[in-house]
Amino acid sequence: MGSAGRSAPGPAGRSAPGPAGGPAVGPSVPADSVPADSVPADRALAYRALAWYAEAARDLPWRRPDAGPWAVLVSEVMLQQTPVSRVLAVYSAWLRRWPSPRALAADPPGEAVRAWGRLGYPRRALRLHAAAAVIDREHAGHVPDDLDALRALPGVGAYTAAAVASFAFRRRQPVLDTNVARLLTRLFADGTRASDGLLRQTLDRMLPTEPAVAAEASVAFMELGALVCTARSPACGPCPLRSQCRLHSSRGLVSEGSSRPPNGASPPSGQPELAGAPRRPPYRGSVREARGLVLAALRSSPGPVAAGTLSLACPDATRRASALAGLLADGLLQALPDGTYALP
DNA sequence: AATGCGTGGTC
DNA sequence: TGACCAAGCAT
Repeated sequence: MGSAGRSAPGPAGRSAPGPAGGPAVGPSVPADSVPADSVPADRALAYRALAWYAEAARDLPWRRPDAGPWAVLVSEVMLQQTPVSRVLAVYSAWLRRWPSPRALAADPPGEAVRAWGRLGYPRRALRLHAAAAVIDREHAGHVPDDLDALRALPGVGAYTAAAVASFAFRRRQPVLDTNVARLLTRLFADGTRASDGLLRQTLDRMLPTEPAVAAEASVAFMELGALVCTARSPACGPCPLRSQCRLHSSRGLVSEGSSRPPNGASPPSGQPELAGAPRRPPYRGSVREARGLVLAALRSSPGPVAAGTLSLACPDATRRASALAGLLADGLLQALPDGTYALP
């Protein structure tokens, strides 16, 4: 257990976490003096989120009772950096075709890439296939419920492992994704963005004791981040945590709906946020785009495609060559002896 | 630890 | 209209 301050997840050092935070900001207490009787205050936030979730939750297929661990794993991998709206159709078709890890492992990986469609980051399809093979071979076809075993699966990182352990097996696990991180950062806003470790520690204090309830609370936090405490324009009005939210109160009682607290931190000093954010390289005209074009051509063909077909799909020879080399290296593409290309 | 990895929607 | 954003992971 760390002695980390329990108030703001942010490093206790920065931005003078002084008690100045004020009493109205809820679970904010000077570091050090913290003890156990303050824990329920954090848990109260979870119960508020739970109550809100009971009313506002979306009905998503992977949350239904009939969604087993495999379905949950599939959904979590598909949802990595990908909006729910785009995942829905692919998810259904995927599970219909491969209702178990064993079924997927029995097909060639290229079929997974094909079924992945335009979800993006097609390496995820490859890794999900590889994960299915590991599950089949090393876990008797059952998705493991152990955090470390999950973490060891290809394509499964800290978030996905915690999500599967929690949502599929009702284990009491802090589940930290971008939604929850944003939510906590605003909730305890002290001008800094805490480390993931500290955020998870904070979450752990917030989760109810009963594992199944904790699991539900984790989904509730994520849903809150996805629907209410959104990145661009958070709707503080309906937020069940509003009265406990440090950022919201620091904004001075923003009305509702359109209330728009900026992001987590206000630059302490002048810092005109100049050369700060590194600009993302343009997608148009990139090798990245070329990879997509080549893969799309492969997907749309039932069998191998000729080099000439790829030239049509991606006319720029330089980028096409880079894309092919990259896809080959990633195992997303196979070069056949006759000069054609195919999915692996 | 900073990068690279798809794709499409939104304001 | 381009920049940001969407349930991250691997290297």
